[in-house]
Amino acid sequence: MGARTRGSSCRVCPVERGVLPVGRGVGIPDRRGSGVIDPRRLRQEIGSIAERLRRKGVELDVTRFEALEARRKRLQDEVERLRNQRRVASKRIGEAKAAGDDIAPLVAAVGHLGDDLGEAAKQFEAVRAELDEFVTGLPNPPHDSVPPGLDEASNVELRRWQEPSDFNFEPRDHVSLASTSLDLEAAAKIAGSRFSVLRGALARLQRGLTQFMIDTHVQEHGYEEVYVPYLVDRHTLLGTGQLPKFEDDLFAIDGERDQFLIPTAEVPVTNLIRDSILEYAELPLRFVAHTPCFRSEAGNYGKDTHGIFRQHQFEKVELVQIVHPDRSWDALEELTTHAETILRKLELPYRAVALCAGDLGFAAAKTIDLEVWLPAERRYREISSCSNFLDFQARRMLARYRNPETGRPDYVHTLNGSGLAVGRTLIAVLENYQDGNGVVHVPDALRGYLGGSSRLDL
RNA sequence: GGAGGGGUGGCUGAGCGGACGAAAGCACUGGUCUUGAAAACCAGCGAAGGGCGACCUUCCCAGGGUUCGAAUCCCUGCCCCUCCGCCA
Repeated sequence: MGARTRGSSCRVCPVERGVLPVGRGVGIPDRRGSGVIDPRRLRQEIGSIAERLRRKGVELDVTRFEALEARRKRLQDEVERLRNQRRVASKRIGEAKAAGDDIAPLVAAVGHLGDDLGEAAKQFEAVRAELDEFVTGLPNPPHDSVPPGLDEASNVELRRWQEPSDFNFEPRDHVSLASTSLDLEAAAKIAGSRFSVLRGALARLQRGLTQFMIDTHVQEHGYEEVYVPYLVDRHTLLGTGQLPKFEDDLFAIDGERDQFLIPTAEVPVTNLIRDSILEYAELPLRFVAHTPCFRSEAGNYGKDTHGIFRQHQFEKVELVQIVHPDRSWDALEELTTHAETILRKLELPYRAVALCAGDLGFAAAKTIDLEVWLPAERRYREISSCSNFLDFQARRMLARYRNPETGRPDYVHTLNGSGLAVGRTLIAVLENYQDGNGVVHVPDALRGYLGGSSRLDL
């Protein structure tokens, strides 16, 4: 069994099968509900949705959509009419048979219906598949509060906590500080570039950081710790939005199994509620999970090649919330605060940034990044990304709760955020806690996790 | 890996070619009764899509087939359970 990046050839699979590989109980449960954006709203407010998607740098082909919709409507009407005819006719045959009458003429009269229906149904399926592909490929439009702009230069700083470390010496970077505890040559030998081997105190620091984060979120923020699979199937990735568009960013399992290494715990954890109707009283659900994350980083060759900032495999503690739709904006603030708490306890200078529309991920309606100060780079770098997806993922996953007012199921809202990216926190601790003599001290909050020691023996 | 048994509505679970979107129970909602609650009794109560609507269509794991007609019969796949084997 090996992992490889799967090429674009696999993208045709859904098309070859005629429809996306979905069905009730597996992934996107029903093709007609597989939208991203509420299909009814898409039809009625196509203009304003196109406008909002344009802020994300995406051009919605309104003409094509409307043409497809018109065909869909006509064919669906046709198919349903024929089916109804068949149902009525078949029922009559049954009654005649029960009454002991001759059914032969009735059966003969219905003969052509099957062919007509088959042909119409085939055309309808084709249009529906095309519409489905069109719609699942559309990203979530940005929320009105998202700043305009097409790239990270337009992101807006919301707040800073503590001023950047003011060293009276030339700060060293994490690779230099880690010394022989970080063995990139060994990693390259056994796995290739963009992997790392941590030894001794450094490995323990990473483990300590992880435990510290999970404990804080469980004990102080009320999250439930969960352990989840690191391999997931295609439906799961469709649910959170990594597929069908971003297959190249994932590591796929080579062989008979159609599985992928998770790019983030968001994927398996959010999908825990796929295909379910939660009770109102169960909300909100708050999960924290620590997993390794695997990213092929296609398209990022040559970026951040020094050290362990950008790796094919890294550790992350992830926060996921499933909330009532009225609560998701408050929840985004809370979740972001939960992630910030880790940085504050570790006394790492950081800032919070609202991503502009063009910098948002595919599924996010709004994202707040936390960026930690890295002294050697003399700049803030992303260490957490907290997003509200509204009902975008919930629609794909068919994740609902029972609305007590109407008694009917409504979509939940989903959110997630890193709390935090452990590998990058490791870098931040090394660089911010160096003392000029090449010694790295241990943040107070972490000492209990490192046998009480006050400095790292790197 | 071998041998069996299964996948039906929020849950448990019957049905096994036509009158079945599907019995029954639980849960839930409304009502009667009660000072109140419980119990009892009566009634309601799956989901998705389409239509301005009356209403129509689809869904009994998934995909394909047989049939005028499939939850029900046949094929394939996936998943679950039990026993045996192996194993951290």
